[in-house]
Amino acid sequence: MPELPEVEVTRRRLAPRMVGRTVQRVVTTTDSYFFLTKPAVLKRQLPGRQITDLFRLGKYLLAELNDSSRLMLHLGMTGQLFLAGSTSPRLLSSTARSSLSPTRQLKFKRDTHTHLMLEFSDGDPAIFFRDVRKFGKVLLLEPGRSDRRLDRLGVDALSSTGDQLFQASRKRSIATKSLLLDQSVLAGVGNIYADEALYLAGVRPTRRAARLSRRDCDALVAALQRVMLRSIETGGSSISDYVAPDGSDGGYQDERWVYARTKMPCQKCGASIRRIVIGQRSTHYCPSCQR
DNA sequence: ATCTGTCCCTGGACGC
DNA sequence: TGCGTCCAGGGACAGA
Repeated sequence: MPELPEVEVTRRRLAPRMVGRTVQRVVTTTDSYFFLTKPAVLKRQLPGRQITDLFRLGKYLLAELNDSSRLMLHLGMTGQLFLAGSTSPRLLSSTARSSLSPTRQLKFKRDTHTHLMLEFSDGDPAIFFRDVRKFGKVLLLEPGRSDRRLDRLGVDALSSTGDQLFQASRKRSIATKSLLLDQSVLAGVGNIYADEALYLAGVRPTRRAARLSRRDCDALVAALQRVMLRSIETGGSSISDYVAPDGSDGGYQDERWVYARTKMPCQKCGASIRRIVIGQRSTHYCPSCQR
């Protein structure tokens, strides 16, 4: 699922294809939970505006426009942002996939899950936003307007410090795993990298946050940054739906230590990786390396 | 203020 | 083969 590294890879690869372009036409599906700004408003308001920057806040992508409005995009669980012309089996429904001969890769064609398409005036490849489960979000922020989702974000996980995590953990009775997933504490951390960081820091995900030492917090933040930077380097994690903007898979899923490795041996000690549920989220850890 | 549980959505896995 | 059931999970929200 798209977390900070996947969103950052998307941003880096999309920016050169978006910044400086002027939106010409907007195509959407019908109004739904996905559209925080109604499709009709996007279609009316966006054409003619030029994208001047593409930046990231936590897991949110923000396209800055030349009238100081901003288009906020969130990939949710299954969101995919990619360029016209991309090919990937992950971009196709299972029926479309099975009708393909193995040697043939069809270029992506807009389907019922493709909720937003931006076309540009200079004929450059259009941008597609596809999201099967519709947990993603699109919101147009007019100049000077903000949104609670953004206002609530804590410090970006890549620039956070152990001391910030330590301060935020005081008097908190929740599990450390839940604290790491709290976007108002560290923005950008999701289920995969929380589990990976807890493993590398040797911290049991169930440990009450208030029982973390300053040293634990330093180790957790260092581990988070290590796995996230490495994931960005390898193009993110393609475990279920994530693809980069050109349709290519990431590589970090092949390097992960514990996430979705239930019952497989720990790569450090050989113990069997355990899966439990914390706050309705599946959580993976090594019972022997993490205390 | 903090915490927990519920809900949104759809496709894939699994059992019969 | 085909159907029903369960599960995945980011984040907003309600209620304790």
